[in-house]
Formats: sequence, C-alpha cells, structure tokens
Amino acid sequence: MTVSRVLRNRGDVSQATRERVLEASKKLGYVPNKIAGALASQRVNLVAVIIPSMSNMVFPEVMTGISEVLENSPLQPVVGITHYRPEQEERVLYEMLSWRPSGVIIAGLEHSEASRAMLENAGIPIVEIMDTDGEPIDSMVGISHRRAGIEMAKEIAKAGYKRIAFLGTKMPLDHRARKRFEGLTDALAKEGIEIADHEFYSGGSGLLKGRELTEMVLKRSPDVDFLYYSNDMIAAGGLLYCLDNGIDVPGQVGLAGFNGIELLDGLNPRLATMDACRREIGNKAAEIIAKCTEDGADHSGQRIELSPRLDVGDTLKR
Amino acid sequence: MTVSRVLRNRGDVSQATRERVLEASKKLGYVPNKIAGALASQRVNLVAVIIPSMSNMVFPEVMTGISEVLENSPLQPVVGITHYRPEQEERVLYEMLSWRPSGVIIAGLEHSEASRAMLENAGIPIVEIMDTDGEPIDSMVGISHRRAGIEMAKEIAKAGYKRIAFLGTKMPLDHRARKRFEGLTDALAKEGIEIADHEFYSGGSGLLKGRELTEMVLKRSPDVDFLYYSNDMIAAGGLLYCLDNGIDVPGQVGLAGFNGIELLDGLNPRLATMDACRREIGNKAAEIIAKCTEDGADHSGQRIELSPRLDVGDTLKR
DNA sequence: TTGAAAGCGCTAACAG
DNA sequence: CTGTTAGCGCTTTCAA
Repeated sequence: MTVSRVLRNRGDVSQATRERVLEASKKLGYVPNKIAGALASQRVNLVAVIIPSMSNMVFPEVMTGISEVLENSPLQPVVGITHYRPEQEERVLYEMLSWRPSGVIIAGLEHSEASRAMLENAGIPIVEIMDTDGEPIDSMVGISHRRAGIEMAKEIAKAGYKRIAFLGTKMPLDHRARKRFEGLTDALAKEGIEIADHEFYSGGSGLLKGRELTEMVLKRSPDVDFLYYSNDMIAAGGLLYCLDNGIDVPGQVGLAGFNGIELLDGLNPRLATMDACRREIGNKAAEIIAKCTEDGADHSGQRIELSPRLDVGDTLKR
Repeated sequence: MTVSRVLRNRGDVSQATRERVLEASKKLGYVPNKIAGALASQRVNLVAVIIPSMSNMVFPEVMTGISEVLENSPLQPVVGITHYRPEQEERVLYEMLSWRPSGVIIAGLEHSEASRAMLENAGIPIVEIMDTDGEPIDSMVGISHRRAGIEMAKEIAKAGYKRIAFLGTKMPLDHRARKRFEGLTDALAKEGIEIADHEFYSGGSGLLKGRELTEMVLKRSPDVDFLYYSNDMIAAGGLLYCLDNGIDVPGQVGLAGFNGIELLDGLNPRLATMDACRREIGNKAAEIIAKCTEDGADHSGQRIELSPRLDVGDTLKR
C-alpha cells in the first residue's frame, strides 16, 4: 500500500500522508521485512563474498576494500569462509546462492566442478578475485602470482644469490602460493639456478612459525643464502630469527616475504616484499558488482590485472 | 509439495521418490530459494554479527570463534562493520534486523538509544560481546576491561615502576580501551601513583605507529619507566623502538600490550600482555544463540565473564 | 495521489 | 506416504 511507497521514497505521495506514515512507523518501531520485500521484488541487495580465511590479514583487508565501495551503494556484503577447502566452498556457495544475491565475489580461479556450475548458472555477476593466472567464469580482478614469483626471482638472481629456499604453506591448499612458487622456480631455472631447499607448513602463520621454519631450513641447508617466504608474517619471524642468531641480513642471507602488510612497516631492517594490492582488489571487485546492479547493463567479462609493487626493503642486497 | 520435504530431509518420504527428486534437482541445478522459505516458515538461519572493525586482528579472531561453533549448526553468520561509529551501528543494525535473523551478536555494551530500542524489541536473543563492565540488554560474554587495567596496574606497581605512561587509541571511540585506561589509573592511584604521560592516536595500529608514539612519549617524558599500550601491535612497535635505541627492556623501561595476539608469539623478548579471550568469546556467544534456536528454550540473560590471562613475558620486571 | 488485488516461491497443516 | 491448499509480508500493477 501507500506505506510501502513512503518507506522506499518512491514519488507520488503527498507530503501530508508521507509525514503521517513516517510518524506512525517510528512510533511503532516498525522495521520492514526485507525477506518479504525481496521475495516480492525479486531483488536482494546482498553480495556474497567467499574467501578462504579471515585470520591471515590479507582477506580482512580485501573485505575492507569491498565494504568501502559498497557503503556508497544499497548493497551489503555477506561473507562466507571456506578454510581453503573445496567442499566447504561448495557448501557455502550453495548456501549463499540460495539467498539470490546481486552478485558474488569469490577468491581464486580454481573451483570444484559443482561450484563452477553453480556460478555459471547463477545469472548474476561473478567476480573472481586475487588471482589472474587462469580463465575467469565471468570477471576477474587480481594480480598474477606467477609473475610475482618471476619478478622476485629476477630480483634475487640480480642481487647475486645462488642458493635459494622457499618456505610456505602446503601447496594443494593455496593455489596462489603455488603459482608464486612455480613462477620463482621457472624464472630461477632460466638463470641456471635450482631451488636449494623448501619447507611447507600448515596451520596459522605467525612470527613463531617463521622462526621455526627458518631454523629448520638453515640447520638442514647451512649454505642457503636466500629465503623466500609465502607471506610477510613468517618472513618477519625469519628475520627476527636471523637477527637473534647473528646472521647478517642481507649479506649472509637475504629474505623476502609477500603481501606488503602495512602492520609490519616498522620492522627494522625493512622486509623485502611485494604488495598484493589487497584493498584495491576489494575496491575494484565491489565496483564491478555495484555498476551491474546500478544500471543493469552488462559489465561482465572484465579482466583487471593489477601490478604488485616490489619493495626490496633492506633484506635484499642491491 | 514432496520436493520440499526431500530437500529438507523431513521424514515421511519413501526412498524411491526421495531418490527421484534428488536426481531431478541435481540435473536441473536447482537451488532452493531461501527467501521464499524464510518468509513462509518465519525462520531465518542467519545470525547478525556487528563489530567495529575487521582490520585490527581482534575481531577476525572473534569471527573465527563464532564460525567454529556455527558451522555445526544450520546457522550462518552475517557481519556488519560499524567503524566504531554509533550512527553506523544504528544503520547496520536496522539493515540486519530487517532480515529477521535468529539472533544478534554485537560488540560492546554502549549503544545509541535507537540501537538499544531496536535490540530490545527485536524479540530474538541478543549477545553483547567483548565487555562485561555494564548492563547487558540480554546476554553478555566478555571480559572486564576495567579489571584488566587494574590487574595490569597491580603488576606494574609490584614490579616497582613509578612513572607510567599510557599509549592508545583515541578514547571516545573505543570504550574498552577507555575502561582499561580507567582501571589502570584508578588502581595506580591507590598505590599513590599518577599517570605520568599519555598519548592517544587514531587510525590503524601497526609497528610503525607504535614506534612513533613511543618515540614521542619517551622524548617528551624521558623519566617514564613503563609504557602501557592499548594493543599488542603498537606495543610490539614500541618494543622494537626501544631495542633499536639501546633502551634496556625491562630494566630502564617496562612494556605491556593487550590482546595476547598469537601472531606475535615469536617476539624476543616476549611482550607482556593479557589475553583477551577473543576466540572463546566468539565460541560462547555463538553457543548461546545456537542453543536458543535449537531448543527454543529461553537462554536469555546469561552473563559470562571470562578471565583474561596475564602474561608478563620478558618486558615486565618480576 | 491513493487503494485493491495478485502474486513472489516456499512451508505447514491437512486431506487423501 | 503423497498431494493440496492457504498464507508469510511485501512489491507491482492497475483501477479509482
């Protein structure tokens, strides 16, 4: 009835009735039922955001980026966590899609067959984020992790390091770390360098984990002269380990992380790292969805590749 | 019809038809419409989680705690971010409530009048988390930040520090930091000690911010012998600053943070801190909501106060 | 400018 | 065990 028109401020309501309605609804503490609204209008102002984890600092920042732009729109993000498990991704996706969101932002390009099918048939804008090494279902925005690995390899080789070790998360889980590893390996191979050692771990990433991994590798392969970590937090742990043990950084051993975590900016020496453009990825992804719902036009199939900035810091010789 | 029964595995369906339905729905890629379902059943398996921020490590951990228990239930968390702004909280809350969630978990005990009213009239279980210094609307689970401040003050006084400075977030925003500050101040007063200096900041907390604040305070008040920070990240920055500048910790200056962030476990020396029980708070809060929706019984009005564990680490004399 | 009526796609209660 | 029917609280369309 008229009430509905007032509350959604659709025109064609006289000032008098409008005020009457507003007053009454305030007095009754009326909160509209979006469920009924959504059902009737076939429109839901929700965007599903599906990410692997919330506890490693990178996804909270992506979320911040998404929220930033969605706050200037009627859209609201709803997050689902997959814990890097494809079955979980499938479940969460199914759950989310059954709410008929206006769009979905999902991390990664690798999905189970069922997940792909759901995404393809959802009939809403899909943005796959973080990674651009592969074919998106619809749009994608991210960086090339392969290229990130390659660039880092070039920098390491240029600095003259020869015995390089990789320390990172267990591979089957984290496709992006894997791609960086592959990029690194391939690019080093071109320089005639083979990975001297590697160590994979599972579980949370903290300074302590970084220390442990570093100690393990350095004890096992004392001749290693460069440590490439899959994230900044364990790299920072490694750095602290080296400092504590009188290892000259970057002279004796060079170090690099990944992500460009702002939190760690105050480290001394400054860690070599590569900014993964997390917030920007969130911004762009949200913008794509927002545009689609605003004008209803087709903004699908966008491919936005951002360029991670390499920061050599003080832990990589020049 | 029967399809609905199969998909919700309500009994009373023969094996034969059940399989037929399942097969058909899979082939058609059928995803049920929860909106319609929710409207019809007057039940929505969503729990609204309203928190101030996602970028400071504490709330992601609370979220993890919440997800952990909700994963074993039909419930799904939906997060809203307030950026520590009451108006934003009001907006987000209104938005969330209009989806008629099964419960709400909201950070803090301080809310605008409008927010309180909404919460009180929502007719669903409300759990206010993080803080127990005050009166909850319904249930609450958290720690007493006031007491945390008091305990830290006692420890500091016991260690013989006399010139204590507080470094933390700007007050009007963060009630919990304020309560710790007040607890600290009051307890120190009892020992005849007055806060020697304080410095408030706004914006993100990182190592760099910790360094800057610490430098500022130490230059301004060179006689300060203890620095109490409102979070571990800036405390860690302060610690690095002291180490870099040849300040003896904890001899010349003692340091303590707050939160007990696992990420920082590998710091050397180990930071004195207090575990804020973030994950456990998430667990308990989610459990309350889950119980309510499971048995429909009244589990309201619970008050769960957890005890933060003090860890003196190596940056507080003993 | 306002009111009335017809669904949106499901669930719940009941009848077969 | 299975089919039918009547809403859930809105939006939309159409008539007044």
